[in-house]
Amino acid sequence: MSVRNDRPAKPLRRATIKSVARRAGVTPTTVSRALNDKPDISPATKARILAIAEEMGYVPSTLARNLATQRTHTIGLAVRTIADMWVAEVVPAIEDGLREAGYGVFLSTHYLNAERERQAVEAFRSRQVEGIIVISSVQRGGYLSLQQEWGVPIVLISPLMDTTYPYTVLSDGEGGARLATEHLISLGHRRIGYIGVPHWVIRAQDRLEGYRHTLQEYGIPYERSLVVPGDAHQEGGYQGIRNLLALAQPPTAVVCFNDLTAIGVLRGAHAAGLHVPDDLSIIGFDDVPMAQYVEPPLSTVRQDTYGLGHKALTMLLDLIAGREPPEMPVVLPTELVERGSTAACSTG
Amino acid sequence: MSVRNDRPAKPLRRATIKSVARRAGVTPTTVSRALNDKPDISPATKARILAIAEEMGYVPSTLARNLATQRTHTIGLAVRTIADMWVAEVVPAIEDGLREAGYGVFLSTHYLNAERERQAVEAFRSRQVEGIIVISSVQRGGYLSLQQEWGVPIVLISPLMDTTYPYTVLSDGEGGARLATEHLISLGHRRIGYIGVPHWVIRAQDRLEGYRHTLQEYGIPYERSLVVPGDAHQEGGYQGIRNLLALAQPPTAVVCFNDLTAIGVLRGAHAAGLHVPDDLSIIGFDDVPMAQYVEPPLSTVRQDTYGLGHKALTMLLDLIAGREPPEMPVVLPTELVERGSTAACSTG
DNA sequence: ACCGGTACCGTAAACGTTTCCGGTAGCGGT
DNA sequence: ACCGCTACCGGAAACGTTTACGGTACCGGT
Repeated sequence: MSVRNDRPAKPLRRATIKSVARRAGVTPTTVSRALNDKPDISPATKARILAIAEEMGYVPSTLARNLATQRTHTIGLAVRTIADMWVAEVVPAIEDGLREAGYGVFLSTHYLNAERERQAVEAFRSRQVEGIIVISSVQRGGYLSLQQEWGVPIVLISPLMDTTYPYTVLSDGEGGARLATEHLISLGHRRIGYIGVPHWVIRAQDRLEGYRHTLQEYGIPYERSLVVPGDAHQEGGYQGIRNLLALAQPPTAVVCFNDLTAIGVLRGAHAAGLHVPDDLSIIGFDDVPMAQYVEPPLSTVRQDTYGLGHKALTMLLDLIAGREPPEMPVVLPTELVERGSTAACSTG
Repeated sequence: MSVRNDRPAKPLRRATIKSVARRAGVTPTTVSRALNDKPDISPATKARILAIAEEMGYVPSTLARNLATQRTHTIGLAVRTIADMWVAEVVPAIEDGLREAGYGVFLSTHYLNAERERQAVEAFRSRQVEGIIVISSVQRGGYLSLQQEWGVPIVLISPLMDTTYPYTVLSDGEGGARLATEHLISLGHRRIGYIGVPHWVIRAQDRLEGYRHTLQEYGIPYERSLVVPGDAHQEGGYQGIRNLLALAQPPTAVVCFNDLTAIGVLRGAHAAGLHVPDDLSIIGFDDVPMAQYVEPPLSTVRQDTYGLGHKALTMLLDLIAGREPPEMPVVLPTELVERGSTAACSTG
């Protein structure tokens, strides 16, 4: 049947559980029972109420329900920026699993700004989320006290910068860098450079450590002049390789903090008239989609991005349900993917 | 001061406006006034209440507030998938503006699945969002009735598939394709192919129209055999160019539905032993980041992705505030970006 | 001494649910 | 005829806010 009041502007009032009750000649309690498949109601009235609700276009108010039950079935997701290549994989992993579990997702971005990250988390809290996932956290800790102060689990997908915080999932950066470096060494390279990222922007330096330790294991001296800072973007790679090439004894290969850096290196090498991989081997990190489209295709170390999201999700769900997660922190293995930007050392 | 009850497990009970009131010896009303900078309160008591609230670690319950005020300051954002290259630009535009306006955002993904899109929108509604933005909508309309049925504005960032729905912002696909085609024609090409996308996956065919009309304007006959369907991904481009090349008179240039398709074409051309751009000119659409990294760098048509997000946002905000947006629908101009994949026709 | 106005604060209802605790009616068993 | 049980339903409080309205006290002016 059509609505009485049909001026297009304002539907005036949505149907509530009360209006349905009145129309059905029962109390709100009974309507609630009908809608939520609760016992203590006869099949007949249940059907009748359901029909009436349907007809009135009733949609339950999650707001009121949440207030009454003290559960929101909502989690907060704070990311650095949605434009991060690799979050494109981890966010869906989280979001899909969440939807299945009946949860909604609040999104917020923090641009690696600690203050904004704080604000985002605070906003989540006041909206009574049941859990929070922070990707690429930049907060220097404090989450532990927060978590037990207001009982909302917070899990981080971030390099391990606060070893006291257990609720973390991350990729094995050291192992990955080890993979990359070993690969280069096995190709005969001995002078291997590293283009990293300043510790004040990303505190974790595990990839650098992996590089260092591997050199050491293979008896190759670690030269400070061979490691230069980058910026996790192309520009840093471009400048970095320029500096490296200006050395008296330039490297024959370089491992990069991430793929973007590696692509910058690639361009820098081309600009300097070098041929990759013959004159210079380059290896990246992350395996972003772009890596396979550059010329030559980039050898790199792949992160299990989907796994990161999935693990974080299940950990959070465990925490919310009050179960203790099986392992904390969880660190996921990485995988070497050989493509065209690495080759045997020619000056060997 | 440290908390009295300091067992780590359960904070038991968060501070409410009532508990603060009790502790301050006033009524909840007064506390509410203090917290929200309302009049009718003396500076002295206000300061005292604020101090007490701070000390008790009080955080307002957005839930209860929303229920009382009937406003949630929340909008719903439904995207195809976060992994879409170009949403990486439009989502931040929306999210940043929203944050400034004091809004939170609910995220949901519909994988171009109409049913999931419906579910997402329905979930938004039951969570009482004040507005909804749908990116890459696949619903065949119905939003108009929805919108005025429950008074929640819905704006679409999508190709115009339902001309009756005004709340839409989109890029000028026809104009963009015109730009691309004209560019090719000005380079001397006469046999120009088009690799599109089947109309049953993306209903809007405005880019194809732009291609057709431009040919027509320049007196070049439109040949059906020169337009083949793709899939908006690499694979489609790869197969498409294969088919095109098998023709008796293959094209010397091809305009592609999007950059991914173009990259597929690029690989297909390489595989066929062709040199780009000398033997074949290729132009894409979107200008995704990847476009500049392939070899040769891809000529393409850039969408103003940030603008799309921004326009959609302001339109939604207007709608929420009850103002009529200045223009609807809004269609944004595109821009030709010439790079290395297009060159003068050699067989001219 | 009264009146109007201002400054401050409390009362109570409302928002839309859920849930605890009852209550009634009917029915089979002693 | 009474007891107890089950099936069904209602009353009322609770969740944590906001807000319309009413009340008191004080102060300056006639």
